[in-house]
Amino acid sequence: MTSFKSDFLNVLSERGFIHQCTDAEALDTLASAGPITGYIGYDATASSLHAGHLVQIMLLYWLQKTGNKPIVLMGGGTTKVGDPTFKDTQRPLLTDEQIQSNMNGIKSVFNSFLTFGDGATDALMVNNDDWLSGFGYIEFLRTFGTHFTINRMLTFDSVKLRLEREQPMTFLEFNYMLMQAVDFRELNSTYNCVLQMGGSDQWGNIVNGVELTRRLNQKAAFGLTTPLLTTASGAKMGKTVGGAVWLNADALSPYDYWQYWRNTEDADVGKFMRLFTDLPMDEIRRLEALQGAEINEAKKILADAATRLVHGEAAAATARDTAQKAFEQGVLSADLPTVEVARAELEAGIMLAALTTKIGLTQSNGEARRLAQGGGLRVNDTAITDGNQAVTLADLNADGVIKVAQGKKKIVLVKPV
RNA sequence: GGGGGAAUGUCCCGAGCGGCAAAGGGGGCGGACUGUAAAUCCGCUGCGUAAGCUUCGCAGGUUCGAGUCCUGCUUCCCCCA
Repeated sequence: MTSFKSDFLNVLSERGFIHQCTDAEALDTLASAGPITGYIGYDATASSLHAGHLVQIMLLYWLQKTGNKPIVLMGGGTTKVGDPTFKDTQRPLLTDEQIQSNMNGIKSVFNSFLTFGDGATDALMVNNDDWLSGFGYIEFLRTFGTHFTINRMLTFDSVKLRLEREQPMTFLEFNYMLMQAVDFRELNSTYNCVLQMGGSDQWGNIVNGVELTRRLNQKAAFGLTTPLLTTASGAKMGKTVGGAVWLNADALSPYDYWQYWRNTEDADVGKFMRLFTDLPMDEIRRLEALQGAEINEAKKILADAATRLVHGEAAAATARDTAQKAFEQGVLSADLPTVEVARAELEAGIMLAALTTKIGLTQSNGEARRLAQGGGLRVNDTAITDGNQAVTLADLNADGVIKVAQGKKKIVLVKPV
């Protein structure tokens, strides 16, 4: 495993980050000789990144940890076009305002992982809109278009699959590849950036960038991708009850984030600890070897470590404590998600189904009733099978709240105000 | 420009004689079993307390009645030019 000379590639390799690399040996030599600069691009398609982006963020994290300079490329320009890679249909185009606001939401996450600044290995954040939007059409075509052949572009899986499935690909989307390649070349010229990383689906796009950079700048350039991540049972990573596992606290609370990792399948514990935490390898090897129920301890440590990286030490501790009280001691913690409901409404008595819908546990009264019928709704730990039953102030417990649970893991405290 | 085909349950795939709230999957959620795991088994998966209401690309029409037939439109695919 430890066949590399550079710390950077050794860490990536033993932790399982490497799927493909354009020239691992040469990159290794370069990285062992001194700090290198690498980047990853993020398009602003949502207001927060999610767990699916985490592997790539960790890549930047380790790049910096091992003494190199990471660049976070915000895709302000490329988002205007939309990445067609491995998508069946074109995404709706976002307005400039949406893109800007999404970028603002995304930026903050990186502060938890990287140290930004002007030093040699300090992280940098740039926006490709700064150079991409400035090009004139003909200028762009003459400068870069001449280096790409349609023949070649059509052979990339990302494009080929779309065509094979007889789905349309617009000329706009077709150009995404070029823009991403231009990014790499631009960063190489400006910051001497020699490495682009990304998920395995980005391989084609990355290779284009590597080639364009070599050709136009006559400099070494490398690409490296991470494996496509699925859970041991084959599900795609990053989905949970409420939707995606967002990294921003306002999109998904640290408690829910902690829970996501706590619920990891046994078979994934080791893999996830390698990829999503900075726990030392010795520790990981010890933890993943735990058998049976003991592996739950490992899952807690995984959840702690993963949450700490994103939300900080304090939030991780609180989440852990809250979960421990709720699941292991059966005690309520005031830190559980709490929703305030007008006291008058409870005084009058509110239908359980209406209540769960109001506090966001269910989407409609009908859904709530069906859930209740199946035994999936609990008020103060008692299953209520009739969704029409009224919830009133009489249901307040000693702490002055009503504990409403959907299933075993989604718990909300209702507080009268 | 000509010809042929496609669009189905606000997650996806996908059946659908003129009587359909619409087969079957997948996914998701809930229950049982467990260890807040996996596997397995069971249930639910348009809205409404209900009467009922609203769904099959869009707009009209035929019919007691249309996802299903007719007309126009939109979008997409394929073939010919």
